[in-house]
Amino acid sequence: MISIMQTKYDNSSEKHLDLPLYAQIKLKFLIALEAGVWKAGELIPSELDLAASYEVSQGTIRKAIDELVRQHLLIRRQGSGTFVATHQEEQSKYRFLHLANSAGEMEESQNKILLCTHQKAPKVVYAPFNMHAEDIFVHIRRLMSFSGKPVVFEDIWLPCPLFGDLTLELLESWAGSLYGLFESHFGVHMTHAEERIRAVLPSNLAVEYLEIDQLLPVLDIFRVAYTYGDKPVEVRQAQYISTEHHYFNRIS
Amino acid sequence: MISIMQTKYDNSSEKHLDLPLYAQIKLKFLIALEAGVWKAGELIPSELDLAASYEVSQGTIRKAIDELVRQHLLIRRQGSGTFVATHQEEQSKYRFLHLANSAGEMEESQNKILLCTHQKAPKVVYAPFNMHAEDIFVHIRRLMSFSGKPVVFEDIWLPCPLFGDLTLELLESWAGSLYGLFESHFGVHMTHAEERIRAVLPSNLAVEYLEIDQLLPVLDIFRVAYTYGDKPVEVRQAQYISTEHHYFNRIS
DNA sequence: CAGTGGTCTAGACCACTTC
DNA sequence: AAGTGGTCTAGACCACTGC
Repeated sequence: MISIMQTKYDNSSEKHLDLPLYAQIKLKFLIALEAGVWKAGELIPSELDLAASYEVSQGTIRKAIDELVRQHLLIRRQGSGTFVATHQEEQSKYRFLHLANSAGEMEESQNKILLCTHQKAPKVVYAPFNMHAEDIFVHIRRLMSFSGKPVVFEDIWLPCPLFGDLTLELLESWAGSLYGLFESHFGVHMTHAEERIRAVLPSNLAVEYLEIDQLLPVLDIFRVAYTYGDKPVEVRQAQYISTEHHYFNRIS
Repeated sequence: MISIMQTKYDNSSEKHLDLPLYAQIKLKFLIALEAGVWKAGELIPSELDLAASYEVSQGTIRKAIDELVRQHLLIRRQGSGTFVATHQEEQSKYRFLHLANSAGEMEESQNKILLCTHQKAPKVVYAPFNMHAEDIFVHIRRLMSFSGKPVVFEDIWLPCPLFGDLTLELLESWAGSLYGLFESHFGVHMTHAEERIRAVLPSNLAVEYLEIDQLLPVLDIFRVAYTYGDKPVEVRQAQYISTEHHYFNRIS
Protein backbone atom coordinates (compact mmCIF):
# COMPACT_ATOMS: atom_id res chain seq x y z
CA MET A 1 0.00 0.00 0.00
CA ILE A 2 1.59 3.25 -1.13
CA SER A 3 0.13 6.64 -0.40
CA ILE A 4 0.51 9.36 -3.02
CA MET A 5 1.84 11.90 -0.58
CA GLN A 6 4.58 10.17 1.36
CA THR A 7 5.19 11.23 4.94
CA LYS A 8 8.31 13.33 5.17
CA TYR A 9 10.64 11.83 7.73
CA ASP A 10 10.42 8.27 6.47
CA ASN A 11 13.82 7.19 7.80
CA SER A 12 12.54 3.74 8.61
CA SER A 13 16.02 2.31 7.93
CA GLU A 14 18.94 3.28 10.15
CA LYS A 15 17.96 6.62 11.68
CA HIS A 16 21.38 8.17 12.27
CA LEU A 17 21.56 10.43 15.27
CA ASP A 18 18.41 12.52 15.23
CA LEU A 19 20.37 14.96 13.12
CA PRO A 20 18.43 16.60 10.29
CA LEU A 21 18.94 14.96 6.91
CA TYR A 22 21.15 17.70 5.50
CA ALA A 23 23.44 17.44 8.55
CA GLN A 24 23.74 13.67 8.15
CA ILE A 25 24.67 14.16 4.51
CA LYS A 26 27.14 16.89 5.42
CA LEU A 27 28.82 14.42 7.78
CA LYS A 28 29.05 11.86 4.98
CA PHE A 29 30.68 14.47 2.77
CA LEU A 30 33.13 15.31 5.56
CA ILE A 31 34.04 11.66 5.84
CA ALA A 32 34.61 11.51 2.07
CA LEU A 33 36.92 14.53 2.36
CA GLU A 34 38.74 13.21 5.40
CA ALA A 35 39.25 9.78 3.85
CA GLY A 36 40.56 11.28 0.62
CA VAL A 37 37.70 9.88 -1.47
CA TRP A 38 37.26 13.47 -2.60
CA LYS A 39 40.70 14.99 -3.11
CA ALA A 40 41.78 18.63 -3.11
CA GLY A 41 40.92 20.33 -6.39
CA GLU A 42 38.69 17.53 -7.65
CA LEU A 43 35.17 17.89 -9.03
CA ILE A 44 32.49 16.27 -6.90
CA PRO A 45 29.24 14.86 -8.35
CA SER A 46 26.54 17.34 -9.35
CA GLU A 47 23.81 18.25 -6.89
CA LEU A 48 21.23 16.31 -8.87
CA ASP A 49 23.44 13.22 -8.99
CA LEU A 50 24.04 13.44 -5.25
CA ALA A 51 20.33 13.95 -4.65
CA ALA A 52 19.63 10.77 -6.61
CA SER A 53 22.40 8.83 -4.83
CA TYR A 54 21.21 9.74 -1.36
CA GLU A 55 17.53 9.71 -2.30
CA VAL A 56 16.87 13.24 -1.08
CA SER A 57 15.89 16.44 -2.85
CA GLN A 58 18.35 18.83 -4.46
CA GLY A 59 17.52 21.38 -1.76
CA THR A 60 18.75 19.07 0.99
CA ILE A 61 22.01 18.43 -0.86
CA ARG A 62 22.37 22.18 -1.42
CA LYS A 63 22.03 22.91 2.27
CA ALA A 64 24.72 20.36 3.14
CA ILE A 65 27.06 21.76 0.47
CA ASP A 66 26.24 25.34 1.49
CA GLU A 67 27.69 24.79 4.93
CA LEU A 68 30.83 23.14 3.59
CA VAL A 69 31.29 26.03 1.17
CA ARG A 70 31.04 28.50 4.05
CA GLN A 71 33.72 26.53 5.88
CA HIS A 72 35.94 26.82 2.78
CA LEU A 73 35.97 23.05 2.33
CA LEU A 74 34.21 23.15 -1.05
CA ILE A 75 33.99 25.72 -3.80
CA ARG A 76 31.11 26.26 -6.21
CA ARG A 77 31.58 27.35 -9.79
CA GLN A 78 28.31 28.10 -11.51
CA GLY A 79 28.11 26.23 -14.79
CA SER A 80 31.11 24.04 -13.97
CA GLY A 81 30.34 22.21 -10.75
CA THR A 82 31.42 21.96 -7.13
CA PHE A 83 35.08 21.34 -6.29
CA VAL A 84 37.09 20.39 -3.24
CA ALA A 85 38.84 23.51 -1.93
CA THR A 86 42.60 23.68 -2.35
CA HIS A 87 45.45 25.86 -1.10
CA GLN A 88 46.80 26.18 -4.65
CA GLU A 89 44.34 28.96 -5.50
CA GLU A 90 45.35 32.57 -5.57
CA GLN A 91 42.41 33.34 -3.29
CA SER A 92 43.63 31.27 -0.34
CA LYS A 93 47.14 32.62 -0.53
CA TYR A 94 46.79 34.96 2.43
CA ARG A 95 44.03 33.22 4.33
CA PHE A 96 46.41 31.99 7.02
CA LEU A 97 48.79 34.96 7.04
CA HIS A 98 47.21 37.94 8.78
CA LEU A 99 50.09 40.26 8.08
CA ALA A 100 49.79 43.63 6.36
CA ASN A 101 51.99 46.67 5.88
CA SER A 102 51.26 50.13 7.23
CA ALA A 103 48.99 50.86 4.29
CA GLY A 104 46.94 47.80 5.16
CA GLU A 105 48.06 45.90 2.06
CA MET A 106 49.24 42.30 1.79
CA GLU A 107 52.68 42.00 0.25
CA GLU A 108 54.41 39.24 -1.67
CA SER A 109 56.92 37.48 0.54
CA GLN A 110 60.31 35.97 -0.18
CA ASN A 111 60.80 32.81 1.84
CA LYS A 112 64.05 31.15 2.84
CA ILE A 113 64.18 27.73 4.47
CA LEU A 114 66.87 27.79 7.14
CA LEU A 115 66.68 24.15 8.12
CA CYS A 116 64.63 20.99 7.90
CA THR A 117 65.47 18.23 10.36
CA HIS A 118 63.90 15.33 12.21
CA GLN A 119 64.10 15.69 15.97
CA LYS A 120 62.35 15.68 19.32
CA ALA A 121 60.14 18.66 20.11
CA PRO A 122 59.45 20.77 23.20
CA LYS A 123 56.33 20.18 25.23
CA VAL A 124 54.33 23.09 23.76
CA VAL A 125 54.72 21.31 20.43
CA TYR A 126 53.98 17.69 21.25
CA ALA A 127 51.22 18.44 23.76
CA PRO A 128 48.62 19.60 21.17
CA PHE A 129 49.16 16.31 19.31
CA ASN A 130 48.80 14.22 22.46
CA MET A 131 52.24 12.84 21.68
CA HIS A 132 55.31 12.43 23.91
CA ALA A 133 58.72 13.91 24.61
CA GLU A 134 60.49 11.08 22.77
CA ASP A 135 58.44 11.37 19.58
CA ILE A 136 60.21 12.63 16.48
CA PHE A 137 58.89 15.59 14.50
CA VAL A 138 59.83 17.30 11.26
CA HIS A 139 61.24 20.68 12.21
CA ILE A 140 61.32 23.47 9.65
CA ARG A 141 62.86 26.85 10.31
CA ARG A 142 61.96 29.62 7.92
CA LEU A 143 62.60 33.31 7.32
CA MET A 144 60.05 35.45 5.46
CA SER A 145 61.07 38.77 3.95
CA PHE A 146 59.09 41.61 2.43
CA SER A 147 60.76 43.98 -0.04
CA GLY A 148 64.02 42.31 0.89
CA LYS A 149 63.68 42.97 4.62
CA PRO A 150 63.32 40.01 6.99
CA VAL A 151 60.06 40.26 8.96
CA VAL A 152 58.99 36.79 10.10
CA PHE A 153 61.12 34.11 11.74
CA GLU A 154 59.34 30.87 12.47
CA ASP A 155 59.73 27.30 13.64
CA ILE A 156 57.29 24.81 12.19
CA TRP A 157 56.70 21.36 13.65
CA LEU A 158 54.99 18.49 11.85
CA PRO A 159 54.29 14.98 13.15
CA CYS A 160 56.48 12.35 11.46
CA PRO A 161 53.71 9.84 10.87
CA LEU A 162 52.25 12.22 8.29
CA PHE A 163 55.21 14.26 7.05
CA GLY A 164 58.20 11.94 7.56
CA ASP A 165 59.28 12.18 3.91
CA LEU A 166 59.61 15.94 3.92
CA THR A 167 63.11 17.07 2.95
CA LEU A 168 64.98 20.32 2.59
CA GLU A 169 65.33 19.70 -1.16
CA LEU A 170 61.58 19.32 -1.59
CA LEU A 171 60.95 22.52 0.39
CA GLU A 172 63.46 24.49 -1.64
CA SER A 173 62.13 23.23 -4.95
CA TRP A 174 58.56 24.22 -4.07
CA ALA A 175 57.45 27.63 -5.33
CA GLY A 176 53.96 27.88 -3.83
CA SER A 177 52.64 28.09 -0.30
CA LEU A 178 53.64 25.62 2.37
CA TYR A 179 50.05 24.48 2.83
CA GLY A 180 49.85 23.88 -0.91
CA LEU A 181 52.84 21.58 -0.65
CA PHE A 182 51.41 19.73 2.35
CA GLU A 183 48.26 19.18 0.37
CA SER A 184 49.77 17.97 -2.90
CA HIS A 185 52.62 15.87 -1.48
CA PHE A 186 51.14 14.55 1.74
CA GLY A 187 47.41 14.71 1.15
CA VAL A 188 46.97 16.90 4.24
CA HIS A 189 44.62 19.84 3.77
CA MET A 190 44.62 22.51 6.48
CA THR A 191 41.08 23.60 7.25
CA HIS A 192 41.52 26.05 10.12
CA ALA A 193 43.92 27.26 12.77
CA GLU A 194 44.07 28.88 16.19
CA GLU A 195 46.60 31.54 17.04
CA ARG A 196 47.77 32.99 20.35
CA ILE A 197 49.50 36.33 20.13
CA ARG A 198 51.84 37.92 22.62
CA ALA A 199 54.34 40.77 22.70
CA VAL A 200 57.81 39.59 23.71
CA LEU A 201 61.48 40.35 23.36
CA PRO A 202 62.89 38.41 20.41
CA SER A 203 64.68 35.10 20.94
CA ASN A 204 68.40 35.02 20.29
CA LEU A 205 67.84 33.31 16.98
CA ALA A 206 65.23 35.85 15.97
CA VAL A 207 67.60 38.67 16.84
CA GLU A 208 70.17 37.10 14.57
CA TYR A 209 68.01 36.26 11.57
CA LEU A 210 65.70 39.27 11.72
CA GLU A 211 68.74 41.51 12.23
CA ILE A 212 67.15 43.49 15.04
CA ASP A 213 68.06 44.85 18.44
CA GLN A 214 67.43 42.43 21.26
CA LEU A 215 65.28 45.03 23.01
CA LEU A 216 62.88 45.53 20.10
CA PRO A 217 59.41 44.15 21.00
CA VAL A 218 58.13 41.60 18.49
CA LEU A 219 54.87 39.74 18.06
CA ASP A 220 55.05 36.15 19.17
CA ILE A 221 52.48 34.01 17.39
CA PHE A 222 51.78 30.44 18.42
CA ARG A 223 49.66 28.53 15.94
CA VAL A 224 48.02 25.13 15.94
CA ALA A 225 46.64 24.21 12.50
CA TYR A 226 44.02 21.55 11.93
CA THR A 227 42.78 19.35 9.10
CA TYR A 228 39.38 17.68 8.62
CA GLY A 229 37.80 16.45 11.82
CA ASP A 230 39.59 19.02 14.00
CA LYS A 231 42.73 16.90 13.88
CA PRO A 232 45.85 18.98 14.73
CA VAL A 233 48.60 18.54 12.14
CA GLU A 234 50.94 21.50 12.58
CA VAL A 235 52.32 23.66 15.34
CA ARG A 236 54.31 26.77 14.61
CA GLN A 237 55.92 29.46 16.67
CA ALA A 238 56.65 32.69 14.84
CA GLN A 239 58.06 36.09 15.69
CA TYR A 240 57.01 39.08 13.58
CA ILE A 241 58.71 42.45 13.46
CA SER A 242 55.81 44.87 13.84
CA THR A 243 57.38 48.22 13.12
CA GLU A 244 56.44 48.37 9.45
CA HIS A 245 53.85 45.58 9.48
CA HIS A 246 51.02 44.52 11.75
CA TYR A 247 48.81 41.55 12.48
CA PHE A 248 45.26 42.31 11.43
CA ASN A 249 41.98 40.79 12.47
CA ARG A 250 38.40 41.37 11.50
CA ILE A 251 35.81 40.83 14.20
CA SER A 252 32.39 40.03 12.85
CA MET B 1 -4.79 36.81 -19.92
CA ILE B 2 -3.37 35.06 -16.90
CA SER B 3 -1.42 31.84 -17.13
CA ILE B 4 -1.84 29.32 -14.36
CA MET B 5 1.88 29.02 -13.80
CA GLN B 6 3.24 32.51 -13.50
CA THR B 7 6.71 33.20 -14.79
CA LYS B 8 9.11 33.48 -11.88
CA TYR B 9 10.97 36.76 -12.14
CA ASP B 10 7.92 38.94 -12.65
CA ASN B 11 9.51 42.09 -11.29
CA SER B 12 7.64 44.18 -13.83
CA SER B 13 7.57 47.04 -11.32
CA GLU B 14 10.78 48.68 -10.19
CA LYS B 15 13.45 46.06 -10.86
CA HIS B 16 16.01 47.04 -8.25
CA LEU B 17 19.58 46.38 -9.24
CA ASP B 18 19.60 42.97 -10.88
CA LEU B 19 20.15 41.62 -7.39
CA PRO B 20 18.32 38.39 -6.59
CA LEU B 21 15.08 38.89 -4.71
CA TYR B 22 16.41 37.66 -1.37
CA ALA B 23 19.32 40.12 -1.61
CA GLN B 24 16.96 43.00 -2.32
CA ILE B 25 14.92 42.04 0.70
CA LYS B 26 18.05 41.68 2.82
CA LEU B 27 18.95 45.25 1.85
CA LYS B 28 15.51 46.45 2.90
CA PHE B 29 15.97 44.73 6.26
CA LEU B 30 19.39 46.36 6.63
CA ILE B 31 17.80 49.75 5.98
CA ALA B 32 15.18 49.01 8.64
CA LEU B 33 17.96 48.15 11.09
CA GLU B 34 20.07 51.17 10.18
CA ALA B 35 17.13 53.55 10.42
CA GLY B 36 16.11 52.17 13.80
CA VAL B 37 12.75 50.92 12.52
CA TRP B 38 13.82 47.61 14.01
CA LYS B 39 15.57 48.30 17.31
CA ALA B 40 18.03 46.15 19.25
CA GLY B 41 16.30 43.35 21.12
CA GLU B 42 12.95 43.78 19.38
CA LEU B 43 10.90 41.06 17.76
CA ILE B 44 10.56 41.39 14.00
CA PRO B 45 7.52 40.14 12.06
CA SER B 46 7.25 36.41 11.44
CA GLU B 47 8.59 34.90 8.25
CA LEU B 48 5.09 34.28 6.94
CA ASP B 49 4.02 37.85 7.66
CA LEU B 50 7.10 39.20 5.92
CA ALA B 51 6.51 36.85 2.98
CA ALA B 52 2.99 38.24 2.66
CA SER B 53 4.18 41.87 3.01
CA TYR B 54 6.84 41.58 0.32
CA GLU B 55 4.79 39.19 -1.81
CA VAL B 56 7.47 36.52 -1.94
CA SER B 57 7.67 32.98 -0.59
CA GLN B 58 8.73 32.10 2.93
CA GLY B 59 11.90 30.53 1.49
CA THR B 60 13.02 33.83 0.03
CA ILE B 61 12.48 35.61 3.34
CA ARG B 62 14.34 32.82 5.11
CA LYS B 63 17.36 33.20 2.86
CA ALA B 64 17.50 36.95 3.51
CA ILE B 65 17.18 36.43 7.27
CA ASP B 66 19.68 33.55 7.19
CA GLU B 67 22.42 35.88 5.99
CA LEU B 68 21.61 38.52 8.59
CA VAL B 69 21.67 35.86 11.29
CA ARG B 70 25.11 34.73 10.14
CA GLN B 71 26.29 38.36 10.38
CA HIS B 72 24.98 38.45 13.97
CA LEU B 73 22.47 41.17 13.09
CA LEU B 74 19.43 39.03 13.86
CA ILE B 75 18.82 36.09 16.16
CA ARG B 76 16.32 33.29 15.66
CA ARG B 77 14.50 31.61 18.52
CA GLN B 78 12.49 28.62 17.42
CA GLY B 79 8.95 28.90 18.65
CA SER B 80 9.35 32.54 19.68
CA GLY B 81 10.39 34.47 16.59
CA THR B 82 13.28 36.42 15.12
CA PHE B 83 14.86 39.26 17.10
CA VAL B 84 17.28 42.09 16.44
CA ALA B 85 20.67 41.16 17.91
CA THR B 86 21.81 43.08 20.96
CA HIS B 87 24.98 43.48 22.99
CA GLN B 88 23.05 42.89 26.20
CA GLU B 89 23.13 39.12 25.80
CA GLU B 90 25.55 36.96 27.72
CA GLN B 91 26.62 35.38 24.44
CA SER B 92 28.02 38.55 22.88
CA LYS B 93 29.91 39.51 26.01
CA TYR B 94 33.31 38.49 24.68
CA ARG B 95 32.70 38.79 20.97
CA PHE B 96 34.84 41.92 20.69
CA LEU B 97 37.42 41.05 23.34
CA HIS B 98 39.83 38.43 22.06
CA LEU B 99 41.70 38.12 25.32
CA ALA B 100 42.28 34.86 27.19
CA ASN B 101 44.48 33.67 30.02
CA SER B 102 47.22 31.06 29.75
CA ALA B 103 44.65 28.29 30.10
CA GLY B 104 42.78 29.70 27.10
CA GLU B 105 39.82 30.82 29.22
CA MET B 106 37.96 34.11 29.14
CA GLU B 107 37.89 35.86 32.50
CA GLU B 108 35.55 38.32 34.09
CA SER B 109 37.04 41.80 34.04
CA GLN B 110 36.86 44.68 36.48
CA ASN B 111 36.69 47.97 34.64
CA LYS B 112 37.65 51.41 35.89
CA ILE B 113 36.93 54.56 33.94
CA LEU B 114 39.90 56.92 34.31
CA LEU B 115 38.45 59.87 32.45
CA CYS B 116 35.71 60.99 30.10
CA THR B 117 36.23 64.32 28.36
CA HIS B 118 35.35 66.19 25.18
CA GLN B 119 38.38 67.21 23.16
CA LYS B 120 40.21 67.23 19.86
CA ALA B 121 41.71 63.96 18.69
CA PRO B 122 44.95 62.94 16.98
CA LYS B 123 44.96 62.20 13.27
CA VAL B 124 44.83 58.42 13.59
CA VAL B 125 41.51 58.94 15.36
CA TYR B 126 39.75 61.50 13.18
CA ALA B 127 41.05 60.12 9.88
CA PRO B 128 38.87 56.96 9.90
CA PHE B 129 35.81 59.18 10.40
CA ASN B 130 36.78 61.52 7.57
CA MET B 131 36.67 64.28 10.14
CA HIS B 132 39.15 67.05 10.93
CA ALA B 133 41.75 68.11 13.46
CA GLU B 134 39.39 70.70 14.98
CA ASP B 135 36.49 68.31 15.50
CA ILE B 136 35.58 67.42 19.06
CA PHE B 137 35.36 63.80 20.22
CA VAL B 138 34.31 62.07 23.38
CA HIS B 139 37.46 60.63 24.90
CA ILE B 140 37.23 57.76 27.38
CA ARG B 141 40.22 56.30 29.16
CA ARG B 142 39.73 52.94 30.81
CA LEU B 143 41.64 50.34 32.78
CA MET B 144 40.60 46.67 32.71
CA SER B 145 41.78 44.29 35.39
CA PHE B 146 41.59 40.53 35.75
CA SER B 147 41.75 38.93 39.18
CA GLY B 148 42.65 42.35 40.50
CA LYS B 149 45.65 42.83 38.22
CA PRO B 150 45.55 45.59 35.60
CA VAL B 151 45.96 44.13 32.09
CA VAL B 152 44.41 46.48 29.54
CA PHE B 153 44.83 50.24 29.27
CA GLU B 154 42.84 51.91 26.53
CA ASP B 155 41.80 55.19 24.98
CA ILE B 156 38.40 55.20 23.31
CA TRP B 157 37.27 57.93 20.92
CA LEU B 158 33.69 58.55 19.86
CA PRO B 159 32.35 61.21 17.47
CA CYS B 160 30.38 63.93 19.27
CA PRO B 161 27.50 64.06 16.81
CA LEU B 162 26.46 60.62 18.05
CA PHE B 163 27.80 60.40 21.60
CA GLY B 164 27.91 64.01 22.77
CA ASP B 165 25.74 63.30 25.83
CA LEU B 166 28.06 60.65 27.24
CA THR B 167 29.27 61.54 30.73
CA LEU B 168 31.55 60.04 33.35
CA GLU B 169 28.56 59.55 35.67
CA LEU B 170 26.69 57.52 33.07
CA LEU B 171 29.75 55.38 32.41
CA GLU B 172 30.30 54.69 36.07
CA SER B 173 26.67 53.84 36.72
CA TRP B 174 26.60 51.33 33.88
CA ALA B 175 27.25 47.74 34.90
CA GLY B 176 27.22 45.99 31.51
CA SER B 177 29.46 46.18 28.48
CA LEU B 178 30.35 49.45 26.81
CA TYR B 179 28.74 48.38 23.56
CA GLY B 180 25.59 47.54 25.47
CA LEU B 181 25.52 51.09 26.79
CA PHE B 182 26.13 52.61 23.35
CA GLU B 183 23.23 50.58 22.08
CA SER B 184 20.69 51.36 24.78
CA HIS B 185 21.54 55.02 25.35
CA PHE B 186 22.61 56.18 21.92
CA GLY B 187 20.94 53.69 19.58
CA VAL B 188 24.28 52.77 18.09
CA HIS B 189 24.79 49.05 17.55
CA MET B 190 28.33 47.87 16.75
CA THR B 191 28.25 45.25 14.03
CA HIS B 192 31.92 44.54 13.37
CA ALA B 193 35.44 45.85 13.91
CA GLU B 194 38.92 45.77 12.46
CA GLU B 195 42.00 45.49 14.63
CA ARG B 196 45.68 46.09 13.93
CA ILE B 197 48.07 44.50 16.37
CA ARG B 198 51.67 45.43 17.06
CA ALA B 199 54.26 44.73 19.73
CA VAL B 200 55.56 47.93 21.30
CA LEU B 201 57.07 49.37 24.44
CA PRO B 202 54.30 50.73 26.65
CA SER B 203 53.41 54.41 26.61
CA ASN B 204 54.26 56.41 29.72
CA LEU B 205 50.63 56.36 30.78
CA ALA B 206 50.41 52.61 30.25
CA VAL B 207 53.55 52.12 32.36
CA GLU B 208 51.90 54.09 35.12
CA TYR B 209 48.43 52.54 35.09
CA LEU B 210 49.44 48.98 34.24
CA GLU B 211 52.20 49.20 36.85
CA ILE B 212 54.83 47.67 34.61
CA ASP B 213 58.44 48.22 33.64
CA GLN B 214 58.88 50.58 30.72
CA LEU B 215 60.89 47.92 28.89
CA LEU B 216 58.18 45.24 29.04
CA PRO B 217 56.79 44.57 25.54
CA VAL B 218 53.01 44.98 25.32
CA LEU B 219 50.45 44.36 22.61
CA ASP B 220 49.25 47.53 20.96
CA ILE B 221 45.79 47.12 19.51
CA PHE B 222 44.23 49.72 17.25
CA ARG B 223 40.55 49.18 16.60
CA VAL B 224 37.99 50.80 14.35
CA ALA B 225 34.45 49.63 15.12
CA TYR B 226 31.53 49.94 12.71
CA THR B 227 27.77 50.02 12.82
CA TYR B 228 25.23 49.16 10.11
CA GLY B 229 26.28 50.18 6.65
CA ASP B 230 30.01 49.96 7.42
CA LYS B 231 29.84 53.31 9.16
CA PRO B 232 32.79 53.81 11.55
CA VAL B 233 31.63 54.92 15.02
CA GLU B 234 34.49 54.19 17.39
CA VAL B 235 38.27 54.22 17.41
CA ARG B 236 40.24 52.77 20.28
CA GLN B 237 43.87 52.30 21.03
CA ALA B 238 44.67 49.72 23.67
CA GLN B 239 47.75 48.23 25.26
CA TYR B 240 47.56 44.70 26.68
CA ILE B 241 50.02 43.10 29.04
CA SER B 242 50.65 39.71 27.43
CA THR B 243 52.63 37.87 30.06
CA GLU B 244 49.69 36.07 31.64
CA HIS B 245 47.16 36.70 28.87
CA HIS B 246 47.19 36.58 25.09
CA TYR B 247 45.22 37.79 22.11
CA PHE B 248 43.61 34.83 20.38
CA ASN B 249 42.31 34.42 16.89
CA ARG B 250 40.64 31.62 15.03
CA ILE B 251 41.36 31.37 11.31
CA SER B 252 38.68 29.57 9.40
C1' DC C 1 -3.67 24.97 21.04
C1' DA C 2 -1.97 28.54 17.96
C1' DG C 3 2.01 30.51 16.23
C1' DT C 4 6.88 30.47 15.32
C1' DG C 5 11.06 28.90 13.22
C1' DG C 6 13.27 24.40 11.05
C1' DT C 7 13.26 20.74 7.62
C1' DC C 8 12.06 18.64 3.35
C1' DT C 9 10.05 18.00 -1.17
C1' DA C 10 9.04 18.59 -6.26
C1' DG C 11 9.31 21.28 -9.77
C1' DA C 12 10.10 25.48 -12.54
C1' DC C 13 13.10 28.65 -14.57
C1' DC C 14 17.50 31.65 -14.79
C1' DA C 15 22.60 32.32 -15.44
C1' DC C 16 26.61 30.45 -16.57
C1' DT C 17 30.25 27.20 -18.57
C1' DT C 18 31.62 23.93 -21.73
C1' DC C 19 31.52 21.49 -25.86
C1' DA D 1 22.58 22.26 -26.72
C1' DA D 2 23.50 19.98 -22.51
C1' DG D 3 24.77 20.24 -17.93
C1' DT D 4 25.78 22.80 -13.72
C1' DG D 5 24.88 25.73 -9.91
C1' DG D 6 21.52 29.75 -8.40
C1' DT D 7 16.87 31.45 -7.49
C1' DC D 8 12.11 31.00 -6.43
C1' DT D 9 7.70 28.94 -5.37
C1' DA D 10 3.93 26.34 -2.88
C1' DG D 11 3.00 23.35 0.30
C1' DA D 12 3.67 19.75 3.86
C1' DC D 13 5.12 18.43 8.27
C1' DC D 14 8.27 18.65 12.55
C1' DA D 15 10.00 20.89 16.91
C1' DC D 16 9.58 24.24 20.02
C1' DT D 17 7.50 28.27 22.81
C1' DG D 18 4.09 30.52 25.19
C1' DC D 19 -0.56 31.34 26.43
